[in-house]
Amino acid sequence: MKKTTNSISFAKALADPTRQQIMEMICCKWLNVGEIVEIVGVKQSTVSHHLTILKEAGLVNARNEGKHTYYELNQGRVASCCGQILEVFAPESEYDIST
Amino acid sequence: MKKTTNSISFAKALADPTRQQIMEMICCKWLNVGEIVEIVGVKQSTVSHHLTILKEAGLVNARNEGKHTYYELNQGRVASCCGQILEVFAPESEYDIST
DNA sequence: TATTCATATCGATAATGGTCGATATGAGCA
DNA sequence: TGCTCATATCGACCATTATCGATATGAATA
Repeated sequence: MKKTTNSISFAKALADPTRQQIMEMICCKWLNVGEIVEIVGVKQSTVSHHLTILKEAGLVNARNEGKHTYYELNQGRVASCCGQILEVFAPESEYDIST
Repeated sequence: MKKTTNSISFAKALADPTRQQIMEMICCKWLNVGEIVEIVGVKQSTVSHHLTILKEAGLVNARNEGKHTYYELNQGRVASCCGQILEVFAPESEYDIST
């Protein structure tokens, strides 16, 4: 198998509806796993699995608080990954990323 | 299964190393299928399959010339998809997309 | 028209990935 | 320490997908 670049793992993370839903929920707000489970309607182990994938892609920040673990989307990471994609795959388009 | 949004099909298209390689090759240059096959080193049927996925995601433009079909990356589409992703998942980051 | 060449499509196979139930881990608390 | 709760991890199952070989399609040409 070929090596996994930043933009591959970023794209893989984005390539699932459940993960996009989670990402949107924690975009501007810290939520713990239980809260995410309630909203997305999949099992806790599944949410945990998705959070692991997002974490490995560097797309979430995690914070422990008592028994709970809170997650928040790393918006700067999203912006920088999009910036890399634009640089490689849309060099002739006009854009400006500042993160 | 949940509905597939623009950003899902965009992310799925980007989520494979072979497709990213193809996308990079045809980013600023029209290439036909045979030329792509030579460079990426996978079989012709596989390349054709990837091109179909890219086409369905709106990421390539195709042009027939005699027996050959030439493909080029749709940079504007890349930019607009990245713009959508940034709007949803990085609303607090500073960026400017103009396509 | 028959042939050749480029590309697309089909069917099979193996790998990847999303989901679940069950269980492990680990923190707070009685 | 023993119990409970929140989260992570594991193993299995099923759907999706990347790849291949074989074949169909369709254009150019002899």
